[in-house]
Order: sequence, then C-alpha cells, then structure tokens
Amino acid sequence: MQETGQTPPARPHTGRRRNEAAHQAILDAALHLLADSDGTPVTIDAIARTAGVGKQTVYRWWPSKGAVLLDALTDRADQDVPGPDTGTLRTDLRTFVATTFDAAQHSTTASALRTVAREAARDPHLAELMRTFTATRRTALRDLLSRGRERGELADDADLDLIVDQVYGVFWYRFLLGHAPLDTATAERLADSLVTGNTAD
Amino acid sequence: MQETGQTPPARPHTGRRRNEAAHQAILDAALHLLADSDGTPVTIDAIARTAGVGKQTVYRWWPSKGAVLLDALTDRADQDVPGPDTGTLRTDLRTFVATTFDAAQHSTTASALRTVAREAARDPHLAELMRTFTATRRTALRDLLSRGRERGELADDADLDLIVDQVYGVFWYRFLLGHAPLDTATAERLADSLVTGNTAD
Amino acid sequence: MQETGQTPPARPHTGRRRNEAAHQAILDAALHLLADSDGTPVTIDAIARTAGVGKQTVYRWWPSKGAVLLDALTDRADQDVPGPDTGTLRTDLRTFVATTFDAAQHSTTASALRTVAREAARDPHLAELMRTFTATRRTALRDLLSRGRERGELADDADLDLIVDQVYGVFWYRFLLGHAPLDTATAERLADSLVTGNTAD
Amino acid sequence: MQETGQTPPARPHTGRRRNEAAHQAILDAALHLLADSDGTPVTIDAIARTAGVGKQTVYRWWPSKGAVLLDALTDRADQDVPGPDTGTLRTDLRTFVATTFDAAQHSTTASALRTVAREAARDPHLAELMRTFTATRRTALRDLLSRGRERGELADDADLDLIVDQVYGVFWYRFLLGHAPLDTATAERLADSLVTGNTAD
DNA sequence: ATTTAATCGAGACGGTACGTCATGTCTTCGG
DNA sequence: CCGAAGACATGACGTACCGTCTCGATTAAAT
Repeated sequence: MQETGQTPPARPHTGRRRNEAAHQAILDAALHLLADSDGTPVTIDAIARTAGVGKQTVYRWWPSKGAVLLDALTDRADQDVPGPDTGTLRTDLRTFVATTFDAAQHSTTASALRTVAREAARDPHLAELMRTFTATRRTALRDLLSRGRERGELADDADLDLIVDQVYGVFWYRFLLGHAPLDTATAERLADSLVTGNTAD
Repeated sequence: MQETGQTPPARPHTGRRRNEAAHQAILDAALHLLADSDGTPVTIDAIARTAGVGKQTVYRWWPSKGAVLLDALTDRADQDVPGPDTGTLRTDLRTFVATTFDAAQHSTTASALRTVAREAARDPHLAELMRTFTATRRTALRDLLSRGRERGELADDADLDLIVDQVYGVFWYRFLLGHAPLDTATAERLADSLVTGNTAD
Repeated sequence: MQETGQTPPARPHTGRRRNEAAHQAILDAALHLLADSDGTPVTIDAIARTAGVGKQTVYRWWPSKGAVLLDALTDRADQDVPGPDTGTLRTDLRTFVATTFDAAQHSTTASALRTVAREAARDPHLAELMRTFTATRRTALRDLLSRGRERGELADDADLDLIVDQVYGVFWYRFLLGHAPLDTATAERLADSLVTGNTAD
Repeated sequence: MQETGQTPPARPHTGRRRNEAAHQAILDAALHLLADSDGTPVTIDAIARTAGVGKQTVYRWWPSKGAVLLDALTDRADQDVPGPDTGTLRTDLRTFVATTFDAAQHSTTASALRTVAREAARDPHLAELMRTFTATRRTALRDLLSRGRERGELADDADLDLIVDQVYGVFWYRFLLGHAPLDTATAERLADSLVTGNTAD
C-alpha cells in the first residue's frame, strides 16, 4: 500500500516504439468491460481508465470504439475455422452448426460478442468490421456446402447463400434475442432440414 | 401499443386529459425523423422540437426514446396479420414470406424499422417492446405452419419454432446487413426449402 | 401533524363561492414551507401540494408566487406598528429599534421573512410588495423621528430618510447576512448613536 | 479571486493545462451578460454560448453559476481599497463613503453587481463568496475608523462594527431598492451623522 | 553524446444529447 | 363558477461521452 490508491500502472514507457503492454492492457480492459457489460454501452473513457491509459493512446491505434471492441474479441478468438470435411454433407453441416452454436453457449466471450453486435447496430464502422469478421466463417460454411453440392448432395440450383443466411440468421436471431436455445439438438435439426430441403429431387 | 394495459385508477381521473393532438404530433414527428434518418440516431429533442411539444410531454407518456419510435412505427402499421389460408402449406408459406419480405422492401417504414431495430440493440426496454411487437407476426406464422402439420404437410416432429426462426432469422439478418436481397424469388426459394426440408418423408 | 399532504383534504368544495378553507390552507402551507426552507426556494407546486390544492387555485387568487409568500407572512404578522410615543426621542427610538430587531430574533417567521426577502431579490413583483409591506414600518419610524425633530431633539436639517435607512439598512444587512447580532444592546447603541453620534463626549 | 488558494497538487500536473483564453472568454461573457441583463437572470448556457465554450468547461472551473458571476465582477474590479488617511476622521469617512456610493452610481459594473447580489440571495455558495468579496472593503473601513478612535475622534467604546454596518447597510439597502439616492451629499451627511449624530447643534 | 521524434499518462477542450425540474397557462371534471 | 388534478410549452439545469487537442515526461533511434 505504498501508492496513493490510484496505483499508477507499473508498465514502463517504451519511448518511440509502440508500447505493447499498453496495447494489451487496452484489449484486456475492453474485453473485461464487454463481458461485464449487461447491455450498458461500453465507453472509451471507461476502457482507457480501466486500462490505466490515456484516451489518445486508444484513438492512436484504433479508428473507432467499435474497432477496439472487435479487436478485443478477435484477439482471443480462435480465428481459423477449418470447416469439417468428412465427405458427407449432413455430417459436416451438423458439426459446423453445432460448433457455431456451441461457441456462443458457454464461452466467456459470448457476452462480449453480444455487446459488440449491439454496438455494431449503431456504429457503421464497427458494422463493417463485423462484416469482415464474420466473412471468414461464412466462407467456410459456403465452401462446405459447395463441396456437398459437387458431390451431388445438394440440388444444382440450391441457393447456397440462402442456406448460409439461414444458419447465421437463426444463430444471430436466437443469440441476440435469447428466446430459444442454441443447443446441439437444435443445430442438428437445423442442419438436417437444410440438407433435406435442398436435396436434388 | 401505447396503452400497456395498466389498471386505470379507481378514481375516474380528474385533471386535464391527454392532448391527443400532441400525442399524434409526437408520433408524426418521430416517424418523419425515423424515415429521414440516414443512420443518424433520432433524438428526443429533435422529436419534441419537430412536434412543437415540450420534452416533458414526451417523457410523460413514453418511458424511453425507443418506446416512442416503436409506437410511431406500430401506430401506422397494419397490426392484424391474418396469415393466408389456402389449404396448401407451400402456397401459404410462400405468400407469408413474400409478404414479409416485401413489406421491408419499398415501404417508407423500412428505414424507420431499421432505426428502431438498431435502437433496440442498445435499449433493453425497447428490445422488450420489439419482442411483443414481433410476437404477433411470429404467432401468425406458427399457426400457419401448425395448420400445415395437421394436414400432414409437415412431419409430426417438425420443429415449428425453428422454422419460424429460420424465416425471421433470414429476414432480419438480410434486412439489417443488406448484403443480399429480400425479393420474392428468395422468399419462394426459402419457403420451398422449408417445406421440403420438414416434410414427413 | 394531521395533514401530510398525501391524504386528500377533508375540506369540502364550496361551489361558486371562494373557499376560505382552501385560502387558509395555502397560506398555512406557504408559511410552513417558508419556515422550513433553508435557503431552498419554495415552489408553487410544493405549496399547492402541501395545501392539497390545485395550482390554479393559487394563481387565481395571487398574482405571483411572491405575493403568496408575503401574504402568508403578513397574515399572521402584527400589522399595526403603533410607534412608541413617550415624549423623548431617544427612548422612543430605542424601543422602536429594539422591537424591530427583536421581532427578527426569536419569531418563527424570521426564517420565512428571510426566504421572502431572498425571493424578492429575484421577483420584481414581490419586491414591490415588500416595498409596500415595509412602508408601514418606515412611515411609523419616520413619524417618530419627525415628532422628535419638532420637539427640538433633532437638528432642523436632519435627514430623516437617511436615519430611517440607517436603521433598516443595518437591520436587513445583519438579518440577511447574519454576521453580527441584532440584540437589544446593539439596538440601543444604534439608537443612541443616531441621536448623539459616536464622538467622544 | 478565481484561485481559492487550495493547495496545488504535489504532482507537477500532467495533462493539458487550463486554457487561459477560455477562462477569460467566460469571464468576459459573464460580465457582458451581467451588464446587459435587466433583471433577467443570466444562464450558464448563455455564458457558455457567448464565450464560445462548452458548458462543461464552465462547470469544471466554477462550482456554481454565482461563482462565475462574482469572479467576472472581481476580475476587473479594483481590488485594493486603500482607505484614505488624511489624519481627520470626518474627512476620511466622507471620502470613503462618497467613493463607495459613487462606485455604484455610474460604473457599468453597477448593473452587474446588482445581478450578482440578487443571485447571492438564492445561492448560498455565492453568498459566501460575496462575504469574502466585501470583507476587504469592510476591513478597510474598520481600519479607518480604528485610526480615528485612536486619535480620540471617536468614543473609546464606540461600536466600530455597528458603524461599518450602518455605512454598508445604507449602501446595499438603497443600492438594491433604489428608493433613495446614493449621491455625494448623502454620503457626507451619513459620514457626519456617524461622527457627530443628528442632535441639534 | 546529443539531438530528435514518437509514445505515454493525463486531462482540458467544444460539442451534443440526455433526463429532471419549475414556471405559469390551460383544460377537464365533480360539486 | 369554484376547486382538484394534472397536462401542456418553455427553457435552464447539471451530467455523460464523444473525439480532438495539448501538455510534460520518457525513451529509442538518428545524428
């Protein structure tokens, strides 16, 4: 208890180079606030104060508040979404959807993701970032479907984008509203109905 | 929507009554601003100023900004969603989905609806109101599906709630992101795939 | 302690005739609030609520808030200020000043008077009322001095208005600032010095 | 007056320093509005807008509106009140009172001073500031009287505080009510009567 | 070894919107 | 028509964040 209670960060200056410790402190603070936030919007001031950082240091490295939030989220998230490839569409799709649903279920980042999504509704910049953030996963899913169609497991004229949007539509709809579960059973029912509904003949 | 059903006071209410002109002026102003709003959040000050009304008059009757916006939206909206009933599920569903998609396409309220949805992402109170607002339509769709299932057009164990969420999931997902169309062709493809995917084999 | 303001007044309506009970209730409420008020401005809403009366009933009978306050004050105050007349100026003046000072000392209306004076600083209407309210006392003092001058106890060219203002100037100055006492000893010193001056004899 | 003497922070103050231009702009605006104000209360919004400054910047540096006003007043006012010292009490007192009265007569700050006094009636914080503001002048007058008493021009038991209060009592009483002049003749009559009294001969 | 320059913490700045409060007027009802 | 209740337009209040800016201190790279 040597300091006055404000405890200045022990983090040292790094001079002209970017201070990686400050960088991490900001992401930590953002993630922490996002996780705790119960719908309350997270403010830049709060992030900076929590991180023990000047506001300018935040603005120096991120163009908008949303960028910080999303960065905080993706920093920890498993970025590579391989997309299962068992050779059978139904199995692949079941796995993919179940994994997607599951990630939102017990992860500590679920609350953070929800908050970021809500912020994105207001902040066009963040919305764009979200778009590219989700694009990876959408592409993985589309590829999975494409492989299935090539194997003849889907009709040639199946609207792959619509199938993708059904998966992610259901996902976000339930994730944000929380009116119905995103459990494995649901995932499998959804996957099955999508395969059956878009099968050739 | 504006009267939340709370019990009227036992005393028959002396005092000046609500000024219906002011009430309407506020809703008009809100709707007007929502429609014009290009992503910019609509402020209470602006609503009150446009309506020629004191801010307090707004706060007297609505608990949050979002409530005003949603009220403005629903005030004009056709509230009874009959749900087509032709005796054939595929036709009914096609019509329902196409109608839903279409409403969001060229209506002047589309912009307003988008704004309200964005506000709802931040305002828990408005989110709740949105939930009851959409419940009517969800129920209509569910009934439509239920009728189809009773006629044997869907499997007995079809997850009706999931189908509903597929329709509205796709709808909101595309409506808010705008990355893909919500045209009639899409509506029919979606309806068809849902029927096919959940048919008793 | 029977009227907590929550209970609807048992006072019956009197139809077209002015309701004297309401009138009194308003003055009571005003006086009560004035006495309790510790510098906080007394609001019309508060008076009306405390009196169990509609705001309009207040505005119907008094032109401004200040008028109510002053009326409340004078309603109880002893209006006739006889002005002592013993035949000796010094004695008369001592008595008058001591009485004036004393009234402000232990009366429950002291706090009320202070509040009204403060309100008068803002409200020109109330300021005018205060002027006529104090005029009576000023005149009584001036008459007292005039009688003394006619008896030769004051110089023929003595500025009676200035003497009056010295008395009331000191009174209000100390009454409102409270930096020095308004006790009998002070009153007598003031009276004496006005007659004799402060020169070493 | 603007620096209330509170201990400067031990840390040599990092962060941006107070913008002196904004500081002055606020005082300028306040003084300008006070002088123009014809009884109308001056609002913080108006001060901020006139100064081209955010409201928060005003609130950051002054605890209450009154503090700004008084600060604006004292910022320009001649703070050192030397108090004449001719060696003769009557002359000194005449000069002091006449100067005091005169200052309130044709100065452009008279209107401002009146407004501040009125505000002080409502705002306890400002009242306290006014007290310290006037203390300087009161002390100067008291010293002047004290010198006279030591020279034997006043009785040993003369109540100096009471004399001071008679001067300032008359001053404020007439200044605020405006029912009687504060001219040089009055000042000299007051000074004389305080020294000599109003007795014939 | 000395500049030079970018980063850091801190926090003041001009703004915009918020939600609350009091004012004095008005409208509706029951007596 | 009176009195209660209370809605109304107005406008000031003090607070919260925003994103920009300006400090003095720190420290690595360029001289």
